[in-house]
Amino acid sequence: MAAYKSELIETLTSRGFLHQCTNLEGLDAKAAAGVVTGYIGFDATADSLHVGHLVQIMALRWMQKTGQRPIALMGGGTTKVGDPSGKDESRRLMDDATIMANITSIRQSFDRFLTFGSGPQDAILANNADWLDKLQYIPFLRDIGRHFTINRMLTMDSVKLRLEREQPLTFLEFNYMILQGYDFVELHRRHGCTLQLGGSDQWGNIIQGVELGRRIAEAELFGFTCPLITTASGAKMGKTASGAVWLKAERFSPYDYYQYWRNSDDADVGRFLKLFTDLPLDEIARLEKLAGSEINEAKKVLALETTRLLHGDAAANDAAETARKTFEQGGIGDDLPTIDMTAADFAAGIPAWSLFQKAGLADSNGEARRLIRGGGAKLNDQKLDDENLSITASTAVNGVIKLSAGKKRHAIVKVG
RNA sequence: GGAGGGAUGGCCGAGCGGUCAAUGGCAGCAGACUGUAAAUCUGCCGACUUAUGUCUACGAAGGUUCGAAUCCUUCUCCCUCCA
Repeated sequence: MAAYKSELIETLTSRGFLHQCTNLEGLDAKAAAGVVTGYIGFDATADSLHVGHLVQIMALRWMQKTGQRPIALMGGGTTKVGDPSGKDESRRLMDDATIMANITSIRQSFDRFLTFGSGPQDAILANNADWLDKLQYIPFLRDIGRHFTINRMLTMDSVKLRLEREQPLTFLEFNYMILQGYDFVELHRRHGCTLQLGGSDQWGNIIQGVELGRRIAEAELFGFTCPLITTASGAKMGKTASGAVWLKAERFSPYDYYQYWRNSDDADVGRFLKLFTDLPLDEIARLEKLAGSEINEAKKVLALETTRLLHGDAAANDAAETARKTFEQGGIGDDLPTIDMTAADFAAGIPAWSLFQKAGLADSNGEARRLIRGGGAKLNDQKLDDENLSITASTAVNGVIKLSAGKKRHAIVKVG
Protein backbone atom coordinates (compact mmCIF):
# COMPACT_ATOMS: atom_id res chain seq x y z
CA MET A 1 0.00 0.00 0.00
CA ALA A 2 2.91 2.27 0.62
CA ALA A 3 3.54 4.82 -2.05
CA TYR A 4 7.20 4.83 -1.25
CA LYS A 5 9.82 2.15 -0.93
CA SER A 6 11.47 3.41 2.18
CA GLU A 7 9.91 3.62 5.58
CA LEU A 8 11.58 6.98 6.02
CA ILE A 9 9.95 8.71 3.10
CA GLU A 10 6.69 6.89 3.57
CA THR A 11 6.54 8.13 7.13
CA LEU A 12 7.65 11.68 6.48
CA THR A 13 5.23 12.17 3.62
CA SER A 14 2.25 10.56 5.25
CA ARG A 15 2.73 12.55 8.42
CA GLY A 16 2.97 15.86 6.68
CA PHE A 17 6.67 16.62 6.86
CA LEU A 18 7.28 17.08 3.17
CA HIS A 19 7.27 20.50 1.66
CA GLN A 20 9.87 20.25 -1.06
CA CYS A 21 12.52 17.71 -1.93
CA THR A 22 15.33 17.94 -4.45
CA ASN A 23 14.84 14.38 -5.62
CA LEU A 24 12.24 12.45 -3.72
CA GLU A 25 12.46 9.25 -5.76
CA GLY A 26 16.22 9.19 -5.52
CA LEU A 27 16.17 9.75 -1.82
CA ASP A 28 13.48 7.13 -1.37
CA ALA A 29 15.53 4.56 -3.22
CA LYS A 30 18.63 5.41 -1.27
CA ALA A 31 16.84 5.19 2.05
CA ALA A 32 15.33 1.86 1.07
CA ALA A 33 18.75 0.51 0.12
CA GLY A 34 20.69 1.44 3.22
CA VAL A 35 21.25 3.85 6.01
CA VAL A 36 21.03 7.49 5.03
CA THR A 37 22.72 10.03 7.18
CA GLY A 38 20.91 13.34 7.28
CA TYR A 39 21.24 16.53 9.22
CA ILE A 40 19.47 19.64 10.27
CA GLY A 41 21.25 22.74 11.47
CA PHE A 42 20.15 24.74 14.46
CA ASP A 43 21.40 28.16 15.29
CA ALA A 44 22.32 28.84 18.86
CA THR A 45 20.75 32.24 19.22
CA ALA A 46 19.00 31.43 22.49
CA ASP A 47 19.60 29.00 25.29
CA SER A 48 16.56 27.02 24.26
CA LEU A 49 14.85 25.98 21.09
CA HIS A 50 11.16 26.60 20.78
CA VAL A 51 8.10 25.00 19.24
CA GLY A 52 9.01 26.41 15.87
CA HIS A 53 11.95 24.02 15.79
CA LEU A 54 9.87 21.05 16.75
CA VAL A 55 8.96 19.96 13.25
CA GLN A 56 12.62 19.67 12.44
CA ILE A 57 13.39 17.82 15.61
CA MET A 58 10.57 15.40 14.97
CA ALA A 59 11.87 14.87 11.45
CA LEU A 60 15.21 13.83 12.90
CA ARG A 61 13.42 11.62 15.37
CA TRP A 62 11.58 9.85 12.58
CA MET A 63 14.81 9.41 10.70
CA GLN A 64 16.19 7.53 13.61
CA LYS A 65 13.02 5.56 14.20
CA THR A 66 12.92 4.47 10.60
CA GLY A 67 16.46 3.20 10.66
CA GLN A 68 18.43 6.14 9.37
CA ARG A 69 21.08 8.19 11.07
CA PRO A 70 20.34 11.77 12.11
CA ILE A 71 22.83 14.51 12.83
CA ALA A 72 21.87 17.51 14.86
CA LEU A 73 24.22 20.23 13.78
CA MET A 74 24.69 23.06 16.21
CA GLY A 75 25.51 26.29 14.47
CA GLY A 76 28.33 27.31 16.72
CA GLY A 77 30.03 28.93 13.76
CA THR A 78 27.14 30.12 11.65
CA THR A 79 25.41 31.74 14.60
CA LYS A 80 28.27 34.20 14.64
CA VAL A 81 27.25 35.24 11.16
CA GLY A 82 23.47 35.25 11.37
CA ASP A 83 21.04 33.78 8.88
CA PRO A 84 19.23 36.51 6.94
CA SER A 85 16.45 34.13 5.82
CA GLY A 86 13.06 35.49 6.63
CA LYS A 87 14.36 38.42 8.57
CA ASP A 88 14.25 42.08 7.89
CA GLU A 89 16.99 43.00 10.26
CA SER A 90 20.39 41.74 11.11
CA ARG A 91 20.69 39.92 14.31
CA ARG A 92 22.87 41.38 16.98
CA LEU A 93 26.25 39.80 16.95
CA MET A 94 26.75 37.27 19.68
CA ASP A 95 29.92 36.46 21.51
CA ASP A 96 31.49 33.04 21.68
CA ALA A 97 30.81 32.45 25.33
CA THR A 98 27.09 33.04 24.93
CA ILE A 99 26.90 30.81 21.90
CA MET A 100 28.74 28.01 23.64
CA ALA A 101 26.48 28.27 26.65
CA ASN A 102 23.44 28.19 24.40
CA ILE A 103 24.67 25.07 22.66
CA THR A 104 25.21 23.30 25.94
CA SER A 105 21.72 24.21 26.98
CA ILE A 106 20.02 23.31 23.72
CA ARG A 107 21.73 19.94 23.64
CA GLN A 108 19.60 18.82 26.56
CA SER A 109 16.42 19.10 24.56
CA PHE A 110 17.78 16.86 21.83
CA ASP A 111 18.41 14.09 24.30
CA ARG A 112 14.67 13.82 24.73
CA PHE A 113 14.04 13.14 21.10
CA LEU A 114 17.14 11.38 19.84
CA THR A 115 19.46 8.65 21.00
CA PHE A 116 23.02 9.82 20.67
CA GLY A 117 26.02 7.55 20.58
CA SER A 118 28.59 6.05 18.27
CA GLY A 119 26.63 3.13 16.85
CA PRO A 120 25.64 3.03 13.19
CA GLN A 121 22.21 4.48 13.85
CA ASP A 122 22.96 6.58 16.86
CA ALA A 123 22.43 10.25 16.39
CA ILE A 124 25.41 12.51 16.13
CA LEU A 125 25.73 15.94 17.60
CA ALA A 126 28.03 18.14 15.57
CA ASN A 127 29.07 21.74 15.80
CA ASN A 128 30.05 23.66 12.72
CA ALA A 129 32.37 25.86 14.75
CA ASP A 130 34.68 22.81 14.65
CA TRP A 131 35.47 23.55 11.03
CA LEU A 132 34.21 27.05 10.36
CA ASP A 133 36.30 28.66 13.07
CA LYS A 134 39.44 27.36 11.46
CA LEU A 135 38.73 28.51 7.96
CA GLN A 136 41.29 30.69 6.32
CA TYR A 137 39.85 33.40 4.22
CA ILE A 138 41.85 33.20 1.02
CA PRO A 139 41.93 29.41 0.74
CA PHE A 140 38.22 29.29 1.49
CA LEU A 141 37.43 31.87 -1.14
CA ARG A 142 39.49 29.97 -3.69
CA ASP A 143 38.18 26.52 -2.87
CA ILE A 144 34.59 27.25 -2.06
CA GLY A 145 33.83 30.82 -2.98
CA ARG A 146 34.54 30.28 -6.64
CA HIS A 147 31.64 27.87 -6.87
CA PHE A 148 29.12 30.50 -5.91
CA THR A 149 28.00 33.17 -8.30
CA ILE A 150 26.72 36.47 -7.10
CA ASN A 151 24.09 36.27 -9.81
CA ARG A 152 22.68 33.17 -8.24
CA MET A 153 22.98 34.37 -4.71
CA LEU A 154 21.08 37.51 -5.52
CA THR A 155 18.12 35.45 -6.64
CA MET A 156 17.86 33.67 -3.32
CA ASP A 157 14.77 34.70 -1.43
CA SER A 158 16.67 35.47 1.71
CA VAL A 159 18.70 38.03 -0.20
CA LYS A 160 16.09 39.20 -2.66
CA LEU A 161 13.49 39.97 -0.06
CA ARG A 162 15.88 42.04 1.97
CA LEU A 163 16.85 44.02 -1.07
CA GLU A 164 13.30 44.47 -2.26
CA ARG A 165 12.18 45.70 1.08
CA GLU A 166 15.07 48.08 1.10
CA GLN A 167 16.43 46.60 4.26
CA PRO A 168 20.17 46.46 4.60
CA LEU A 169 21.91 43.17 4.15
CA THR A 170 25.46 43.10 5.35
CA PHE A 171 28.23 41.26 3.61
CA LEU A 172 28.57 39.20 6.76
CA GLU A 173 25.05 37.84 6.44
CA PHE A 174 25.41 37.50 2.72
CA ASN A 175 28.00 34.84 3.43
CA TYR A 176 25.69 32.75 5.53
CA MET A 177 24.44 30.60 2.68
CA ILE A 178 27.95 29.85 1.57
CA LEU A 179 28.87 28.65 5.02
CA GLN A 180 25.73 26.56 5.26
CA GLY A 181 26.48 25.03 1.89
CA TYR A 182 29.96 24.28 3.05
CA ASP A 183 28.61 22.68 6.22
CA PHE A 184 26.72 20.17 4.15
CA VAL A 185 29.81 19.17 2.21
CA GLU A 186 31.88 19.02 5.36
CA LEU A 187 29.33 16.74 7.03
CA HIS A 188 29.40 14.60 3.94
CA ARG A 189 33.14 14.28 4.23
CA ARG A 190 33.15 13.61 7.92
CA HIS A 191 30.07 11.47 8.38
CA GLY A 192 28.92 10.46 4.93
CA CYS A 193 25.96 12.75 5.33
CA THR A 194 23.89 12.96 2.15
CA LEU A 195 20.71 14.64 3.27
CA GLN A 196 19.88 18.00 4.69
CA LEU A 197 16.50 18.75 6.10
CA GLY A 198 15.22 22.10 7.18
CA GLY A 199 12.33 24.48 7.30
CA SER A 200 10.92 25.68 4.03
CA ASP A 201 12.75 28.96 4.48
CA GLN A 202 15.99 27.00 4.24
CA TRP A 203 15.34 25.73 0.74
CA GLY A 204 17.68 28.19 -0.89
CA ASN A 205 20.46 27.55 1.56
CA ILE A 206 20.03 23.81 1.21
CA ILE A 207 20.14 23.94 -2.56
CA GLN A 208 23.43 25.76 -2.40
CA GLY A 209 24.83 22.92 -0.33
CA VAL A 210 23.52 20.29 -2.68
CA GLU A 211 25.10 22.00 -5.65
CA LEU A 212 28.35 22.61 -3.89
CA GLY A 213 28.50 18.93 -3.00
CA ARG A 214 28.08 17.98 -6.61
CA ARG A 215 30.79 20.37 -7.73
CA ILE A 216 33.53 19.74 -5.24
CA ALA A 217 32.78 16.33 -3.76
CA GLU A 218 31.04 14.74 -6.70
CA ALA A 219 28.44 13.56 -4.30
CA GLU A 220 24.73 13.35 -4.81
CA LEU A 221 23.26 15.19 -1.90
CA PHE A 222 19.60 15.54 -1.12
CA GLY A 223 17.59 18.40 0.27
CA PHE A 224 14.29 18.04 2.01
CA THR A 225 12.28 20.81 3.56
CA CYS A 226 9.40 20.74 5.98
CA PRO A 227 6.50 23.14 5.73
CA LEU A 228 6.43 26.21 7.86
CA ILE A 229 3.88 25.25 10.44
CA THR A 230 1.27 27.84 11.10
CA THR A 231 -1.88 27.55 13.09
CA ALA A 232 -5.20 27.32 11.33
CA SER A 233 -5.63 31.02 11.90
CA GLY A 234 -2.47 31.68 9.99
CA ALA A 235 -0.20 32.69 12.81
CA LYS A 236 3.27 31.29 13.17
CA MET A 237 3.39 28.66 15.81
CA GLY A 238 4.79 29.26 19.18
CA LYS A 239 3.71 32.73 20.08
CA THR A 240 1.79 33.23 23.27
CA ALA A 241 1.12 36.12 25.57
CA SER A 242 4.15 35.26 27.62
CA GLY A 243 6.37 35.00 24.57
CA ALA A 244 7.74 32.03 22.73
CA VAL A 245 6.87 28.47 23.58
CA TRP A 246 10.27 27.27 24.70
CA LEU A 247 11.27 23.67 24.93
CA LYS A 248 13.30 24.19 28.05
CA ALA A 249 11.30 23.59 31.22
CA GLU A 250 12.99 26.46 33.02
CA ARG A 251 11.65 28.86 30.43
CA PHE A 252 8.28 27.32 29.81
CA SER A 253 6.88 24.91 32.33
CA PRO A 254 5.55 21.47 31.41
CA TYR A 255 2.14 22.62 32.58
CA ASP A 256 2.22 25.63 30.26
CA TYR A 257 3.49 23.42 27.48
CA TYR A 258 0.62 21.03 28.03
CA GLN A 259 -1.84 23.91 28.01
CA TYR A 260 -0.32 25.29 24.84
CA TRP A 261 -1.22 22.12 22.99
CA ARG A 262 -4.49 21.62 24.85
CA ASN A 263 -5.61 24.97 23.46
CA SER A 264 -4.87 24.13 19.86
CA ASP A 265 -7.28 25.13 17.18
CA ASP A 266 -9.81 22.44 16.26
CA ALA A 267 -8.61 22.55 12.72
CA ASP A 268 -5.02 21.89 13.73
CA VAL A 269 -5.46 18.84 15.89
CA GLY A 270 -5.07 16.14 13.29
CA ARG A 271 -2.16 17.79 11.59
CA PHE A 272 -0.39 18.40 14.87
CA LEU A 273 -0.92 14.85 16.06
CA LYS A 274 0.82 13.60 12.94
CA LEU A 275 3.69 16.01 13.16
CA PHE A 276 4.30 16.25 16.85
CA THR A 277 3.46 12.87 18.35
CA ASP A 278 4.54 9.29 17.76
CA LEU A 279 1.00 8.00 17.68
CA PRO A 280 0.25 5.60 14.84
CA LEU A 281 -1.68 7.07 11.96
CA ASP A 282 -4.75 4.89 12.40
CA GLU A 283 -5.06 6.07 15.98
CA ILE A 284 -4.76 9.65 14.79
CA ALA A 285 -7.38 9.01 12.14
CA ARG A 286 -9.73 7.86 14.86
CA LEU A 287 -9.09 10.97 16.95
CA GLU A 288 -9.53 13.22 13.96
CA LYS A 289 -13.04 11.95 13.46
CA LEU A 290 -14.18 13.27 16.79
CA ALA A 291 -16.54 16.12 16.22
CA GLY A 292 -17.94 18.95 18.24
CA SER A 293 -16.89 19.09 21.83
CA GLU A 294 -15.55 15.57 21.63
CA ILE A 295 -12.54 16.90 19.87
CA ASN A 296 -11.42 18.00 23.29
CA GLU A 297 -10.50 14.39 23.91
CA ALA A 298 -8.19 14.53 20.94
CA LYS A 299 -6.69 17.73 22.24
CA LYS A 300 -5.98 16.09 25.55
CA VAL A 301 -4.20 13.29 23.78
CA LEU A 302 -2.23 15.79 21.75
CA ALA A 303 -1.25 17.72 24.84
CA LEU A 304 -0.32 14.64 26.80
CA GLU A 305 1.71 13.07 24.02
CA THR A 306 3.63 16.19 23.11
CA THR A 307 4.39 16.90 26.73
CA ARG A 308 5.51 13.33 27.31
CA LEU A 309 7.95 13.50 24.44
CA LEU A 310 9.56 16.64 25.69
CA HIS A 311 9.28 16.42 29.46
CA GLY A 312 8.70 12.76 30.17
CA ASP A 313 5.80 10.71 31.49
CA ALA A 314 5.81 11.99 35.04
CA ALA A 315 5.78 15.66 34.14
CA ALA A 316 3.17 15.11 31.46
CA ASN A 317 0.88 13.26 33.80
CA ASP A 318 1.28 15.93 36.45
CA ALA A 319 0.42 18.60 33.94
CA ALA A 320 -2.61 16.69 32.73
CA GLU A 321 -3.73 16.12 36.28
CA THR A 322 -3.34 19.78 37.15
CA ALA A 323 -5.33 20.74 34.07
CA ARG A 324 -8.02 18.25 34.96
CA LYS A 325 -8.36 19.46 38.54
CA THR A 326 -8.24 23.09 37.53
CA PHE A 327 -10.58 23.03 34.58
CA GLU A 328 -12.84 20.10 35.15
CA GLN A 329 -13.24 20.37 38.89
CA GLY A 330 -12.59 24.04 39.42
CA GLY A 331 -10.01 23.07 41.97
CA ILE A 332 -6.33 23.60 42.34
CA GLY A 333 -3.63 21.58 40.64
CA ASP A 334 -0.09 21.22 41.91
CA ASP A 335 1.50 22.42 38.71
CA LEU A 336 -0.12 25.84 38.69
CA PRO A 337 2.33 28.71 38.94
CA THR A 338 2.94 29.30 42.60
CA ILE A 339 4.40 32.03 44.71
CA ASP A 340 5.30 31.57 48.34
CA MET A 341 4.53 34.21 50.92
CA THR A 342 4.60 34.29 54.66
CA ALA A 343 1.90 35.23 57.09
CA ALA A 344 4.04 38.22 57.98
CA ASP A 345 3.75 39.48 54.43
CA PHE A 346 0.03 39.66 54.95
CA ALA A 347 0.18 41.26 58.39
CA ALA A 348 -0.90 44.64 57.09
CA GLY A 349 -3.08 43.22 54.36
CA ILE A 350 -2.11 43.23 50.71
CA PRO A 351 -4.29 45.00 48.15
CA ALA A 352 -5.82 42.61 45.67
CA TRP A 353 -4.23 44.30 42.65
CA SER A 354 -0.82 43.97 44.20
CA LEU A 355 -1.25 40.27 44.80
CA PHE A 356 -2.24 39.66 41.19
CA GLN A 357 0.83 41.46 40.03
CA LYS A 358 3.06 39.55 42.43
CA ALA A 359 1.58 36.24 41.32
CA GLY A 360 2.54 37.03 37.74
CA LEU A 361 -0.99 37.34 36.42
CA ALA A 362 -0.36 40.96 35.48
CA ASP A 363 2.79 42.67 34.32
CA SER A 364 2.18 45.87 36.19
CA ASN A 365 0.02 47.07 39.02
CA GLY A 366 -2.00 49.10 36.58
CA GLU A 367 -2.67 46.06 34.45
CA ALA A 368 -3.77 44.15 37.54
CA ARG A 369 -6.19 46.93 38.39
CA ARG A 370 -7.59 46.95 34.89
CA LEU A 371 -8.00 43.21 34.99
CA ILE A 372 -10.04 43.44 38.17
CA ARG A 373 -12.04 46.43 36.96
CA GLY A 374 -12.80 44.61 33.77
CA GLY A 375 -14.30 41.77 35.73
CA GLY A 376 -11.72 39.21 34.72
CA ALA A 377 -10.24 38.45 38.10
CA LYS A 378 -11.22 35.78 40.56
CA LEU A 379 -10.12 35.17 44.11
CA ASN A 380 -10.65 31.61 45.31
CA ASP A 381 -13.01 31.21 42.37
CA GLN A 382 -15.13 34.15 43.49
CA LYS A 383 -15.38 37.10 41.15
CA LEU A 384 -13.36 39.95 42.53
CA ASP A 385 -15.00 43.36 42.25
CA ASP A 386 -12.88 45.53 44.49
CA GLU A 387 -9.39 46.03 43.22
CA ASN A 388 -8.37 47.53 46.55
CA LEU A 389 -9.70 44.67 48.63
CA SER A 390 -7.21 44.08 51.41
CA ILE A 391 -6.18 40.47 51.44
CA THR A 392 -4.93 38.92 54.64
CA ALA A 393 -3.69 35.49 55.62
CA SER A 394 -7.21 34.54 56.59
CA THR A 395 -8.21 34.59 52.94
CA ALA A 396 -6.21 31.43 52.46
CA VAL A 397 -7.99 28.12 52.35
CA ASN A 398 -5.76 25.34 53.60
CA GLY A 399 -2.84 27.72 53.39
CA VAL A 400 -3.50 28.53 49.75
CA ILE A 401 -5.04 31.44 47.89
CA LYS A 402 -6.14 30.80 44.33
CA LEU A 403 -6.01 33.68 41.91
CA SER A 404 -7.46 33.56 38.43
CA ALA A 405 -7.15 35.93 35.51
CA GLY A 406 -9.79 34.94 33.07
CA LYS A 407 -10.69 31.32 32.66
CA LYS A 408 -7.36 29.94 31.78
CA ARG A 409 -4.70 31.66 33.76
CA HIS A 410 -4.45 30.65 37.35
CA ALA A 411 -1.88 31.05 40.05
CA ILE A 412 -1.70 30.04 43.65
CA VAL A 413 -0.26 31.89 46.57
CA LYS A 414 1.02 29.69 49.36
CA VAL A 415 0.88 31.30 52.73
CA GLY A 416 3.44 29.67 54.98
C1' G B 1 32.23 63.11 -1.55
C1' G B 2 27.29 65.51 -3.44
C1' A B 3 21.68 65.80 -3.53
C1' G B 4 17.25 64.26 -1.51
C1' G B 5 14.12 61.12 1.94
C1' G B 6 13.37 58.85 6.61
C1' A B 7 13.70 57.42 12.21
C1' U B 8 6.66 57.82 16.27
C1' G B 9 4.13 53.20 21.58
C1' G B 10 5.23 45.12 20.75
C1' C B 11 4.59 45.73 15.09
C1' C B 12 2.47 48.64 10.93
C1' G B 13 1.17 53.54 10.45
C1' A B 14 -1.23 58.78 11.13
C1' G B 15 0.00 63.38 13.28
C1' C B 16 3.53 68.42 11.23
C1' G B 17 3.28 74.57 17.31
C1' G B 18 -1.22 74.04 21.91
C1' U B 19 -7.30 70.47 22.92
C1' C B 20 -1.20 64.58 22.06
C1' A B 21 0.02 59.44 26.39
C1' A B 22 -0.35 60.74 20.76
C1' U B 23 -6.05 58.70 15.04
C1' G B 24 -6.34 53.94 12.90
C1' G B 25 -5.00 48.76 12.02
C1' C B 26 -2.57 44.27 13.83
C1' A B 27 -1.02 41.66 18.03
C1' G B 28 -2.28 41.11 23.28
C1' C B 29 -5.64 40.90 27.78
C1' A B 30 -10.61 40.57 29.73
C1' G B 31 -16.23 40.04 29.24
C1' A B 32 -20.46 37.75 26.46
C1' C B 33 -21.48 33.33 23.44
C1' U B 34 -19.12 28.22 23.65
C1' G B 35 -16.27 22.98 24.06
C1' U B 36 -9.96 25.29 28.14
C1' A B 37 -11.76 25.67 20.01
C1' A B 38 -12.81 29.07 15.96
C1' A B 39 -15.79 33.11 14.36
C1' U B 40 -18.50 37.29 16.22
C1' C B 41 -19.78 41.37 19.47
C1' U B 42 -18.09 44.55 23.82
C1' G B 43 -14.40 46.71 27.05
C1' C B 44 -9.21 47.46 28.13
C1' C B 45 -4.43 48.10 26.14
C1' G B 46 2.99 53.48 28.90
C1' A B 47 4.30 53.55 34.40
C1' C B 48 3.04 55.08 39.31
C1' U B 49 -1.73 52.54 45.76
C1' U B 50 -5.63 55.43 40.51
C1' A B 51 -5.13 60.87 40.66
C1' U B 52 -9.96 66.75 36.77
C1' G B 53 -2.45 64.15 39.69
C1' U B 54 2.76 62.93 38.70
C1' C B 55 6.46 60.85 35.73
C1' U B 56 8.41 58.69 31.32
C1' A B 57 7.76 58.57 25.88
C1' C B 58 7.54 60.33 19.24
C1' G B 59 16.38 58.30 17.04
C1' A B 60 20.33 61.51 20.49
C1' A B 61 21.91 66.27 22.34
C1' G B 62 21.12 71.32 22.43
C1' G B 63 18.00 75.71 21.07
C1' U B 64 13.54 78.96 19.74
C1' U B 65 8.68 79.51 22.26
C1' C B 66 4.24 80.92 27.54
C1' G B 67 3.96 76.00 25.12
C1' A B 68 7.37 71.26 20.54
C1' A B 69 6.32 64.51 18.27
C1' U B 70 5.55 68.95 15.39
C1' C B 71 10.16 74.85 14.18
C1' C B 72 15.92 75.62 14.25
C1' U B 73 21.13 73.60 15.01
C1' U B 74 24.43 69.62 15.60
C1' C B 75 25.05 64.38 15.95
C1' U B 76 23.82 58.98 15.08
C1' C B 77 21.67 55.34 12.06
C1' C B 78 18.94 53.85 7.62
C1' C B 79 17.08 54.44 2.44
C1' U B 80 17.30 56.47 -2.69
C1' C B 81 19.83 58.91 -6.60
C1' C B 82 24.50 61.07 -8.39
C1' A B 83 30.06 60.77 -8.22
